[in-house]
Amino acid sequence: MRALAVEDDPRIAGDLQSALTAAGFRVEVTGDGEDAWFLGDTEDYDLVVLDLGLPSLDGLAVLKRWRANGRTMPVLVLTARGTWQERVEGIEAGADDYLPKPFRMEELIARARALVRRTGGHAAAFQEAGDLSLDTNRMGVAIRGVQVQVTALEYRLLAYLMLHRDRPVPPSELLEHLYGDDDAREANALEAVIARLRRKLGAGIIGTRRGFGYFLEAT
Amino acid sequence: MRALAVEDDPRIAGDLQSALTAAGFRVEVTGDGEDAWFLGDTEDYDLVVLDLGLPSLDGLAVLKRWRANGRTMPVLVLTARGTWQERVEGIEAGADDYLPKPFRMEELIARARALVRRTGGHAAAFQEAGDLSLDTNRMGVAIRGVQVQVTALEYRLLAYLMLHRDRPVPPSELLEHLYGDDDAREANALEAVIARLRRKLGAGIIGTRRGFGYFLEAT
DNA sequence: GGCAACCTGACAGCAAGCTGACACAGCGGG
DNA sequence: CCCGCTGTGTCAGCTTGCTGTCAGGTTGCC
Repeated sequence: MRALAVEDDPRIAGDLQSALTAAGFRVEVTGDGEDAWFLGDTEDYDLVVLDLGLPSLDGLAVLKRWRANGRTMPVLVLTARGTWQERVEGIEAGADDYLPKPFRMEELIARARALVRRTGGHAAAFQEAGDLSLDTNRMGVAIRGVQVQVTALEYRLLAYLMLHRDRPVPPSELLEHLYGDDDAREANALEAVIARLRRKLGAGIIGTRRGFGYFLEAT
Repeated sequence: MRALAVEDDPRIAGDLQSALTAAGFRVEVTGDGEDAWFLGDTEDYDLVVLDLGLPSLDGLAVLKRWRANGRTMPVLVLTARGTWQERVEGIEAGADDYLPKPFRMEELIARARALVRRTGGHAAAFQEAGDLSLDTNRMGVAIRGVQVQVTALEYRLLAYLMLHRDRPVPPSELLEHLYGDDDAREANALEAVIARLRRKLGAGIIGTRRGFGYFLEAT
């Protein structure tokens, strides 16, 4: 049973190593994001414990790159950033479980065991819908193969629609995802973003179902 | 996609029901431990949301009895008792995920989805009654497989009738569900919606039991 | 027959959504 | 510092189509 622990704080990393070892894992530890990405991409682990607050490359980005490459090992995410949006974000990036810091080592082990007990996998999100394609690594957008320049906000909106392309996404949910509900925006802000995107992407990409929400037009 | 929500606080239970329904689950709710144990033991659910603080029979005991009987459905545990020992206890009793109260409904849904995805329950969230089928994920409606375009209000009405398809639903209840009781509508508003729906769906879908209410015609 | 529950077509009001213009903040360069 | 540039939120006015109301009809029940 191999486990990879990605954690830059050496004290916590040490604790992780001993606790996981005691729980019967063969543990490797790294504190560097790039390094973690490479290991997770090339080696086979039964479990990854991933801290989100990393230098050099963000944990969430590492996770997304793994999933984009079709890596399906169970990932338990650790983070100090405890707001609920970030938890949801983490889960949507492909995390299988989530543990806010500070945590008890006993709880982590219990969760790790539960995670390994279920041998489920995640399919990488293939980022294509109709004429639109998203490149999650480069944050690039293309229509029928032609690159289109979009802003960060626009990209996040597209990525969210892509992730939920099987259903219409209500404006309230999009607002919450893009801004978080504490800092409120006029509902119109979203409509403005949609309008700008439609102008860039052309018609027939983003559809509206009045009363339900927005969606990516399928083929 | 069937879900069982075990929660004794009626307000939270109501929130759970609507959130899970909106997320595409067919939801049953109970507030009693014995009842929950019986349902979980005899019915097949794709997801159970279990509150630990129950009267009559403790949630943890319910969970243990399910697992002892070989029931393997994914269980998401809710609890106000947030100490880490209890979390560990819950996970070791066989919970698949854990959410401390108070929580965000959005987070619960995200976790529930992740849980179901993980356990391989990829079946579409379809509900059928006679010739009518609802796709609760896409918010789509079809008659004998043919897609029909309905508005948000019409869809909510259909979904509610579907949820309670075992009985006629009185107009007063429908009015309350669709509009809330604070902002009152003429009773006729409901009749108008029903009429429009019948025109779209054709005859033999929505029935009337004079004096009792509306219902979906079974096969 | 008479009453109440329920149905339905027409229509106007209204809210959801669209769009172009503008303001403003942040940022980098001269 | 100033200037221009870019990204984004706000505003106002517009379009669209949903939906509540009304008026009159139909059905079922006593």
